[in-house]
Amino acid sequence: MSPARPRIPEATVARLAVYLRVLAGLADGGRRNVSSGELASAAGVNPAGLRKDLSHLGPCGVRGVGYEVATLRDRIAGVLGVEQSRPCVLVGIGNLGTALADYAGFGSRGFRFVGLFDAAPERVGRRIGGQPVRPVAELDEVVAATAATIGVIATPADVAQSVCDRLTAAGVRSILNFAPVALTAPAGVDVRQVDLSVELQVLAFLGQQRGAAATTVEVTA
Amino acid sequence: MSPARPRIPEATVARLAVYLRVLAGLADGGRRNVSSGELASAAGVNPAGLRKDLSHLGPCGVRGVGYEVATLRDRIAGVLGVEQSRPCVLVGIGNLGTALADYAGFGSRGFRFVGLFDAAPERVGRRIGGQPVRPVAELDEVVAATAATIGVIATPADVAQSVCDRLTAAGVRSILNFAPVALTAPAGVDVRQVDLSVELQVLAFLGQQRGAAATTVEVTA
DNA sequence: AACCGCTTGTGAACGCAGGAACAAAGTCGC
DNA sequence: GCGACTTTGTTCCTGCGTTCACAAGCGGTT
Repeated sequence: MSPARPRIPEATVARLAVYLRVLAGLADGGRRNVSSGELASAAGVNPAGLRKDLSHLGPCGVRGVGYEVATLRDRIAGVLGVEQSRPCVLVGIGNLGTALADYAGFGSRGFRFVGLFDAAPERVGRRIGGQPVRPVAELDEVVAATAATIGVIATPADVAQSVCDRLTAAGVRSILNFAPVALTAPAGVDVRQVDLSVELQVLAFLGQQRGAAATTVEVTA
Repeated sequence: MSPARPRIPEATVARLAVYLRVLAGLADGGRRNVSSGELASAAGVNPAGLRKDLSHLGPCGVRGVGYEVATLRDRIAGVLGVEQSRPCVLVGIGNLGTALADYAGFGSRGFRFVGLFDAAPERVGRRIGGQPVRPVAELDEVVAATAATIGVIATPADVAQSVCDRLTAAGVRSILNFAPVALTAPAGVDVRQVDLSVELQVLAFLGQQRGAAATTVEVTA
């Protein structure tokens, strides 16, 4: 059977997605091959780390030359499963939800929104990126009809858990949550949390620490 | 001077922000004290890890009882610097930028947008959350006048680097970047990258891996 | 006043990610 | 054809984060 199942670490998968985007840009620019150093610089990572990440895919470069852009791009795309189109549903069509629905980058990465849902009647019926906004009552029906396995939650925090429950009940197995609450989901369902304000908070703390350190130096000097 | 500078790890800081949000919710609900187990469950982390995170703040709980909600909340808020108002500027008022400018959660966390900027003339002049959208030409002026040290980039990828350059030149020291490009900034400037499509890609990969594993079991059985 | 149960805080071990250094391999020049 | 240079792929190592497990401490009870 499959002789080796390497089990690529999650951190590497995240970086592979970044490499893929950089490689796509290089390929569009007509570039034919690239070295690990240059690719690492464009992706903002260490060259050695990049080579280690790529080693999980097996040998895919030529020593003394570098990597062939198109080949490497296709190899990563294959591992990440970009070639297959993944049906996704998106719940909560506020500003953030609209931004996600409109984002062109998803389409080229294998994601296809097959349903946009919102609870507010005034939003239902609007069209965003060619898709109509539907009432949440149709959620189960659409998930069943389209076999969507990925759900994105961009609702206010207070309804996120109930939306999560409905998504998992309808058969969604992977959930990306932008609402600032920790969701509980049944086993076998992956939940990833993205908290925009936490990112800002960490950034502010680092800046504050840096400022405090500078003050300390000044005082101790 | 300061006898101990504990140097809180970055991963802990991110979780502290989550605890702070949970504690604020509990306090609003009239809750007076809470145990590490319950708080960890609400935050979606391990209880032992939570206690270790909190240990960086010094002892702040009572053994046998738990943590006093209001006290712990204020302690964390003090460490994260939430009490002080931090002026921020936001560049790129598309759907994502509008969502960020509108998000009420930032204000209660010590962040205050003092400038919204966009290059598109049709967006300039609109008011979002009480702030007018200004042309990017005024960026340096506003940063100087408000002493903003945090900049948020929500522009398309192709202009993100030039916006970053202008922000750093104007004196911004911390940058949160939502554009899907790796930014290069001078030393002393912190850049944090949030890539929405990468999160979705990782989620899809994990789901694909899980599906493949199930198939393998089936085949080998 | 002493005991018991509960919860915090900390110490140690484990596993993982990141970085540097080195060997293998292929190409270009002579 | 051979040598030197370049770049990959791998190995080792260091440090960090996470988890488990236990000792310390406080409140309630008898």
